Amino acid sequence: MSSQFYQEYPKFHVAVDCIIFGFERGHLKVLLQKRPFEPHAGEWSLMGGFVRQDEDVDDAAARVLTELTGLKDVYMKQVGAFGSVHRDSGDRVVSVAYSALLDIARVDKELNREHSAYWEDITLLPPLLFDHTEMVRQSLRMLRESISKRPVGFQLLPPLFTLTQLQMLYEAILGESIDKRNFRKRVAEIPFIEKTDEIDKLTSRRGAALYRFNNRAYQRDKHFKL
Amino acid sequence: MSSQFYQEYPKFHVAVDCIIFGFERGHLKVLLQKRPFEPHAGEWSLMGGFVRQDEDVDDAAARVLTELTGLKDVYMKQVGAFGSVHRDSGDRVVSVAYSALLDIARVDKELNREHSAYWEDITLLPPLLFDHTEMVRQSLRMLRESISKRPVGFQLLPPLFTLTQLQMLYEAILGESIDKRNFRKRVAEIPFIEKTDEIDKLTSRRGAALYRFNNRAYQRDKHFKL
DNA sequence: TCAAAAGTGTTAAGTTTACACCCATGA
DNA sequence: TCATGGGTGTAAACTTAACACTTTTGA
Repeated sequence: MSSQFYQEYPKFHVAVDCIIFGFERGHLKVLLQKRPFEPHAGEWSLMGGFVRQDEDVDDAAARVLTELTGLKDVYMKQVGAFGSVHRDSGDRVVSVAYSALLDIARVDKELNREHSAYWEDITLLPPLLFDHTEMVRQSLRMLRESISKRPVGFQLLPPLFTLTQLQMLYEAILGESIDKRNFRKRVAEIPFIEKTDEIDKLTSRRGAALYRFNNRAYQRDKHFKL
Repeated sequence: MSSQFYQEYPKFHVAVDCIIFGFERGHLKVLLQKRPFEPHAGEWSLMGGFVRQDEDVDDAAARVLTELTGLKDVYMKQVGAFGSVHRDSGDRVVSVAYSALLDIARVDKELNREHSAYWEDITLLPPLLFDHTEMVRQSLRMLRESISKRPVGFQLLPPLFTLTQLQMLYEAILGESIDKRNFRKRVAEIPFIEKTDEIDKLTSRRGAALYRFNNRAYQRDKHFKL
């Protein structure tokens, strides 16, 4: 099995943990799980899993995400490796954290229930298992940095969205309020945020124009600043 | 030995690889090694090593750095985990990359020689082993992002430096030239970059004022933009 | 008819960029 | 005395921030 090289060196369990972000009614949320196995069964934790023998670490993260949400091809980004000796009280485990951004409406609620997973507001997180709080903290920091520089926010919205939704998303992620007119002025200058002729009538009597993120147009010209 | 939990899951070699940056005569450089063991002995690679049984992954990176340079307490930052199944042809290895910034004058040249390590200009890198080129690429991207937002550049300079040296450092990292007057105007507004009354007479006839990064002052007010 | 969310421009303040010459010194 | 790198200020262009009222419509 194992190659002739490196035999003298120790081996470790390698796990992945997913920080899964969603956005609902103006709030940024994270999908948390009541841990389904020992040790520490029943505590709040991120959804994780062990990397398999012939599986890329990135693929393991995607697999775990799919197990919990039913979704494939979700936007994921590595947050980093967590490798303190005693970070997991079950055994030595090196874990690689990944953050995922998805449209909360698309997740399979049945699968969530089967895994005892619940959406929690990012501002109201309970204490989490091991170093999972630090993982969330770090991925939120990364999300805040990327949101204004790259058009990742759209991953958290449905395909059609109103400008108010988009603004609330930015406010929830950045944790500060934004001037409506300045925000809309900036959006108007971004060629790949396109106004459609659909109208959303659910959130206001008057109705709000629905917009779309055009990825083709973005690929042509990636210039972006919001 | 191994705990009762997680026994059924596979284990992997875990390694660290160091992207060690230095700055010399206007050039940003990386410390590369002729790989001293099989497989692929003699190829250009980053300095790396396997994580030990009772060692934090972060500590393993610091140890490897110390082995190669003789330096402790060097600025290091995790770049990320690299976990493709076949990334290392010797065996399955998950590697965590770390970048280090240090004052090239302080490294132990004898240790470098013992490890067949050489400083290479970042713009003139040879092809590297496995995914090491990607590791360098990624850490350079991170360095470019952080250099203008946080005062990390000083880690690459001696304790006293001239403004021309500082500017050349920024130019080497960002890969673009900067207007001298605008650069100095900005530096002048940063309270923790302090002019000393020392003069450097080595690089010019006239002599240039030497400056110092005051970490105390930085801790008091971390506001920074260069 | 009124409550609730959508939509819309202008001005002042601040930031960034472009640009060229004199200074001090050692060889 | 001259070649070399050190040091200095201003004005125009651009970007950001602050700010309040009108529109539409369903209940």
